[in-house]
Amino acid sequence: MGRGKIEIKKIENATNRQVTYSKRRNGLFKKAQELTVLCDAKVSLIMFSSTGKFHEFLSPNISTKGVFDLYQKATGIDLWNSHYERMDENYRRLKEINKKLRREIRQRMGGDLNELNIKELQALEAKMDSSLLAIRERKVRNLEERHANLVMDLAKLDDQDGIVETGGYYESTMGLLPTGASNLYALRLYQNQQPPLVLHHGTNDLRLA
Amino acid sequence: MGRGKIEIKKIENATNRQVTYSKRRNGLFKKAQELTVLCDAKVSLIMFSSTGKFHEFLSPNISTKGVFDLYQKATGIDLWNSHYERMDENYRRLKEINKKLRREIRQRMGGDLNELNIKELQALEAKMDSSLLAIRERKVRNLEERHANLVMDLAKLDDQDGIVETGGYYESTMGLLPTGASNLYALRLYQNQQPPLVLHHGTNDLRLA
DNA sequence: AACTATTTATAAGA
DNA sequence: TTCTTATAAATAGTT
Repeated sequence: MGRGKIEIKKIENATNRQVTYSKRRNGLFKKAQELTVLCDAKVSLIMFSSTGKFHEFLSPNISTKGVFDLYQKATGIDLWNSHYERMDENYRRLKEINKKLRREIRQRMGGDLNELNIKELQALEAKMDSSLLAIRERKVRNLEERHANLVMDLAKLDDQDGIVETGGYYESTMGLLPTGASNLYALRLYQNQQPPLVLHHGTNDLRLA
Repeated sequence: MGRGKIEIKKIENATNRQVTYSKRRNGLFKKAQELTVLCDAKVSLIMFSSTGKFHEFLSPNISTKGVFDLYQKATGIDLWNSHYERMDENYRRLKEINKKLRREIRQRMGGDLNELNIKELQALEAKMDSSLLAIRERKVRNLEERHANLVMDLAKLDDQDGIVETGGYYESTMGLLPTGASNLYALRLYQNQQPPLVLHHGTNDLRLA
């Protein structure tokens, strides 16, 4: 329909292509509009030119979201669900893991023990024992390090000017160790696999032993 | 373009409307197809007749999902993201909680202790102590119940026929308690807030005390 | 962006 | 539905 018949294949001349796109796009929109009115149809027409320009026609009796709801209902193909459901499944899986983690913690806190049989109880107890041991060891090592640093700092101060202002420093450091002594005492009771740890204090009495 | 000119308004005769819909729909599809080829454009054409019948044309160089991604980019209108992002946020939050739970368990197992300062270490130790206590109590209560049941069952058998076949039953029950004695011994050492638990055995020696 | 010769789409009828 | 065909509408090439 024009001065000459054309072959339906890509128009190589970019300018011609652009012109034709513009003309035919309008034609298509007009046809879509007429169809909407004449036949009371719902039409969604979305186009992108080769240069990426966007145009759309949408029947006035529907929304784009509505078209998609209908589309999904009609095709059974769900554009989003695959992604969506994968996400949802991950979510559920994560929730399940979460639940188990919480349960484990509760049990490690001494709750929910009704769910365990005697064997599991014993296994849990053993785990707790060794864990507690590790924590106590770690705490003592921490104390030792703090103490060693303190002694070193004091020695440095001593060397520097012969005047030692240990009061505030000492108190503030020890403030972090309110129950140091009782913990060390407890250590002796529980420690059964390793030689007892002993704090070496040098000449400074830090009241830990 | 036909035997006579028509006015663009809804065709009231349902049959005519249906026929026109069919003809013009094909025309539209053909035009869309030609535009796609001639101008290298991306076209999505989705239609629903007044009776709800669905038809679509889609350029071969794109998917419906692809059209919508472009659509959303072009319009800025986002059809699903609010729902989507809410889900994603929940997901991230759950993951974060999960991470913290794992960390707590690791610490309760004696790992990752470098992350804790001395105060936190002490708090953890205290928690572990009381938890372990609860677990041990629970285990003992479990043992007691099993024992009580056993005694009751034996007594019943005794009453019934005067013949007691304790051998296999006893062994199989005790098979679940391989370290019962040592656990009770351990209990005595740790138990410091509650009166010691004592097993009452009646007349049957089960070698637990 | 207009023009217009020509092709194409389609309304009405079968 | 599909085919036919007279006629309306779209548009290719030109200005």
